[in-house]
Amino acid sequence: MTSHEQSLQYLQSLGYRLTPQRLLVLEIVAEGGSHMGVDEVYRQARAAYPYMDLATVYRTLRLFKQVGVVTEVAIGNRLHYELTDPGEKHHHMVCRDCHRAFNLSPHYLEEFRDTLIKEFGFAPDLEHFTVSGDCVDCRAGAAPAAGSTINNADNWENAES
Amino acid sequence: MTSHEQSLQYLQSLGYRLTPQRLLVLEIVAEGGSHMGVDEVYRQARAAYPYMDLATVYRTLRLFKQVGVVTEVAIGNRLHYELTDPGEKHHHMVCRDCHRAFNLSPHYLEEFRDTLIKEFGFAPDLEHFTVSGDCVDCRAGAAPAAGSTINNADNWENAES
DNA sequence: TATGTTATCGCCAATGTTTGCATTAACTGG
DNA sequence: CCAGTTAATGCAAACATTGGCGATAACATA
Ligand SMILES: [Mn+2]
Ligand SMILES: [Mn+2]
Ligand SMILES: [Zn+2]
Ligand SMILES: [Zn+2]
Repeated sequence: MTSHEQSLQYLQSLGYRLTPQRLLVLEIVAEGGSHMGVDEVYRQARAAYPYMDLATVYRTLRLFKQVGVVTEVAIGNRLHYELTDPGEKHHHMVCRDCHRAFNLSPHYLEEFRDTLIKEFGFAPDLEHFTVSGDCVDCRAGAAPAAGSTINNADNWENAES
Repeated sequence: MTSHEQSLQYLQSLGYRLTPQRLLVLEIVAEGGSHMGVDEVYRQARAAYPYMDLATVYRTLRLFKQVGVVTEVAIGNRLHYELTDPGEKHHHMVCRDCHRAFNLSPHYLEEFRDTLIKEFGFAPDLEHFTVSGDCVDCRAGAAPAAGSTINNADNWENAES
């Protein structure tokens, strides 16, 4: 059973209906690589199914996020989505200057989560966790070229074409 | 010299002009208690100065945030602002269920910041840091009454009316 | 105080996202 | 299969936030 089919079965098990629109959006996000913008998903969806509505894309992505099938990343002030890979979960660091998104291993947040629960009873939603800040390149003052290779470590990743 | 005057002088020292609109917004946010919604600021501002425009409120608050005079907190999917008290800086935990915001001492984030800088050269913007999650009350299943007293510790605080 | 420069304002339109509502179609049980 | 129930869709309008632009007013300078 593929990862798609698993997700779809999971949705169904929660009582959600399996519509062609949901099928389509899931497929697009899965194939689309990392951090797909909403409009990108919308365009591709409408290409395959011309009646697709933008509101449906938003609602579908929100649902997928809610149940954990996709991960939402706010880049700049736009929403982006990627498939939640259960094996390779990660959080995000978004540069407020160049607006690229980098992946962050969950490891770096474990103690933080434990502390919040122990001290305050507050269970942080780290599935949807994003820190903003300034990336190495932008801190160095050099505006990084659009297609620059910046992977210093294996949990760094380019976003936004 | 009051805290206002200090902030205003600081703005001026950065080359920004001291307009009555900025005066007004600063005053409103300062008096308004914690986590003021944009529309709330707008209404009060327009009451005092009928020509006040919503765009000006947004621009002013954005500027104030940029220079550190106010702190932005995203609650639900709306922006809220509070005065940045240099003595009592804090971050925020927002409950995704009851949508209340709680304060979090910077102490709990120090190691996290250090790690990100050391490991990735990524300087997180923790001035504007907010974690979402589920608060004690909502986790207990009990929908907390609107005016309930929930301060278990001295860095917990009610938000939103 | 008078004058020039230019940041900021008010107004309006655009954008990104959410919501209400009537219609459609996915599921359920027979 | 068939019909009934109700969640999900498409469409349109609302909402929250941002941006362009010409007019105004804050500040510097004399
Ligand atoms: Mn990612
Ligand atoms: Mn606060
Ligand atoms: Zn950057
Ligand atoms: Zn709560």
